Amino acid sequence: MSTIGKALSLLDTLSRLDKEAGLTDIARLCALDKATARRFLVELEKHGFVEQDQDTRRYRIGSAPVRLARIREARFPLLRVAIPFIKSLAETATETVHLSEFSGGQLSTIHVEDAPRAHRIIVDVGSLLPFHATASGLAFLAFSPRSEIDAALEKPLEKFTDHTVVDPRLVRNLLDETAARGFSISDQGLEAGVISTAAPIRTPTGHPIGCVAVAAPLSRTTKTAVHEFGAQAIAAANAISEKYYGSERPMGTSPKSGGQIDEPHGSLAKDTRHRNR
Amino acid sequence: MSTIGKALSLLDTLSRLDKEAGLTDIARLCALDKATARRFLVELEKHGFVEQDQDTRRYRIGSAPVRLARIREARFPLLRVAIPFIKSLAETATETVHLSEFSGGQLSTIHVEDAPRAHRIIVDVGSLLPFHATASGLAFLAFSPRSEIDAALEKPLEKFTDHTVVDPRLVRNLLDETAARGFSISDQGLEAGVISTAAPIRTPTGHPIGCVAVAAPLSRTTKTAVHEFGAQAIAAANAISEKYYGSERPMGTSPKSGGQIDEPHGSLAKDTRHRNR
DNA sequence: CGCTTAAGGTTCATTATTTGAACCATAGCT
DNA sequence: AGCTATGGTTCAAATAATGAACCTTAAGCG
Repeated sequence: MSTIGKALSLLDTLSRLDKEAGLTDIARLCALDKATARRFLVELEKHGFVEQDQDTRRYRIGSAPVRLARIREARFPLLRVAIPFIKSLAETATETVHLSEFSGGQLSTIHVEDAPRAHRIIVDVGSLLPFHATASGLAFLAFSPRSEIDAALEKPLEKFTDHTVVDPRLVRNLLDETAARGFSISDQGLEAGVISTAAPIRTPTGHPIGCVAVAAPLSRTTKTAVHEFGAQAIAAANAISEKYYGSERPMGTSPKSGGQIDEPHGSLAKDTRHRNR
Repeated sequence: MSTIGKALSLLDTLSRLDKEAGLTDIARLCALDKATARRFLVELEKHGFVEQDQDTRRYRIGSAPVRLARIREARFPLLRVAIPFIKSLAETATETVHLSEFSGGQLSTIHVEDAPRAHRIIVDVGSLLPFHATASGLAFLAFSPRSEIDAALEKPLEKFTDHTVVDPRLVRNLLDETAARGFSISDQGLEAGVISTAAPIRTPTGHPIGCVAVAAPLSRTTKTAVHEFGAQAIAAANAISEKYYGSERPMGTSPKSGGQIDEPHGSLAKDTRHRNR
C-alpha cells in the first residue's frame, strides 16, 4: 500500500476511536511500526489533520478537516440540499428518516431526522451502515456496478441478528428485488425489531452516492406501510439527486431499468482501469 | 518533503481553488509531475478525500473531510478549544470573562472564568444573553448578516435597566460602532453598575458563532481599560476562531514560525452559505 | 530510594516506494 | 487529415520510507 494510503488509514482509524489515543496504541491498531506511526502523525499534524494534546501527548483529529468540510459543503452541499427533503419525509412518514453518504469505501450516516413520536428508531450520525445488513446498504449496492457488488460480497458478512442475510447468493437476490422495485427493504437486518426501507441518491449517470432511508419499529409497520415508505424514499432520493446535481438531464426515472446502468457494454479495459480499490 | 506532506499540500491547494480542477492544472499548481499528481489523486480518492467528476474528469474535495469534521466537532467542541484562551484572558484582565455560543436562535453562556478578585461580576453558565442589551449580543449581531439583525430587532426590546437601549435605531448605531471598532461595549445594558466588552468568534467566512466577553464593575473601570479589554477580547476571539477552524491561510511550510498569527478578520467574505453543526 | 516497566520519541543502515521523462489515447479545433 | 491540449500510463533510476535498536522520561512498587 502507498504511504499516502497508510497515512490516511491511520487518520481513519484515529477517527473511529472513541477517545484520543497514544502513539503506541495507534501504531498497534494500524499495524505500523512506532517510528512510522510517529512520522505519519507528525506529518499529519503539520497539515492540521491531527493534533497532539500538549498535556497527555495523545493524538486527536485536527482542524484541517473542518476547513475542508466547509469548502466541500459550500461547493457541493449534499446536506444542505438533502435536509429539507429528509425533514419533510420524516414528517409525512412519522418515522425516523436518515441520510447516508458513501465515502472511503463505506456508507455512513450523515443526517438523521427523528420521528415525531415517543416510540421511534434511533440512528446515530456517523454510524457505519453494512452493505448486506441495512436497507441503505442494499439500496446502494443494488444500483452499483457489478464489480462493486462483487467486491462487497466477497468479504465475510457479519450476522447482526437472527434475520441478517449472510449468504451472498441470497443477498444478490435481495439486490435484484431492490433494483426492480427501486427501493430496498431490510427486515431486522442490523437490529431486531426494526424494519427499514431505502432508496439511492444518484449522480446523473446513475451512480449512487448515498441513500435516504426510513426506519420504523416492526411492531407497528404493515406491509403496505413499508411499500409506502419505500415509494416516499424514492421520491425524496430522486428529488435530492436532481436538486444536488442541478438541472442536468434527469436520467430514466423508471426504477425498472435502474440496475446496473454503468457501462454494461463496451470497453471493459477502460472500466477496470478506473475501478481500482 | 515527505510524500504525505506533498499529498496533503495537494489537497490544500485543491481546496483553495475556486472551482474544480483538471489533472494538468493541479500538477502545475502543486509543482508536481503529472504522473505523481495523478497517483496522489487516486490515492486520496480511494479514501474519499477527493472526488473525480464522472463527466468532466475534474477533481474536487471529497466527503471524507466532512465525516472527520463531524467527529472532531463532536469530540472537541468549542468549549475545549476556547477555555484556555478564556482563562488566560481572565488572568490578564483580572476581570470576569465569559464565553457564549449561538444555538437555537439564542446566545447563551457556555463558560465563565471569574476574576481573581473579591469584587467581581458574576455570570451564570447557561444564562441567555439578549442581543440588544449585552456586549456579547451586540458583538454577535454586529458581524451578522443584515437579515439576522433585522430579525433580532423587530421584536420588542426589553428594558432591563435605565441604561438599556431599546430604540432599534439606536441599537443599529451601536452595531455600526461595534463593527467599526471590532468589539462591542455594553454600558449597564443588562445590569446596573456593570460594563462589558465583547468580540465575536467567527467562522473563516466571517459568520459569528459566539462571543468572548469581559465584564467589569463600572466603578473601577476607566474608558482606557474598556478599550484594552476590547482589544484583548478581539485577540482571544480571533485566536479561538483560528484554533477551532484551522488557519485559512496557506499552511506555514516553516515549522519554526509556528506562532499564532492573530490579525483581525478584515475579510468581506460574502459567502453567507453556512451550515448548521 | 533504586529498580522495573512502559510509554513517547529518535537514529541510521537497509529496503521498498516514489519519481518523472517519455509514452499512449482521446477529444476538440483549423 | 493534422495539430494541440488534456487525461492517463510505464518502468529504470532516484529517493524516501522503514524498523530494530536505542534513548528518555515518568509512573509503579518493593
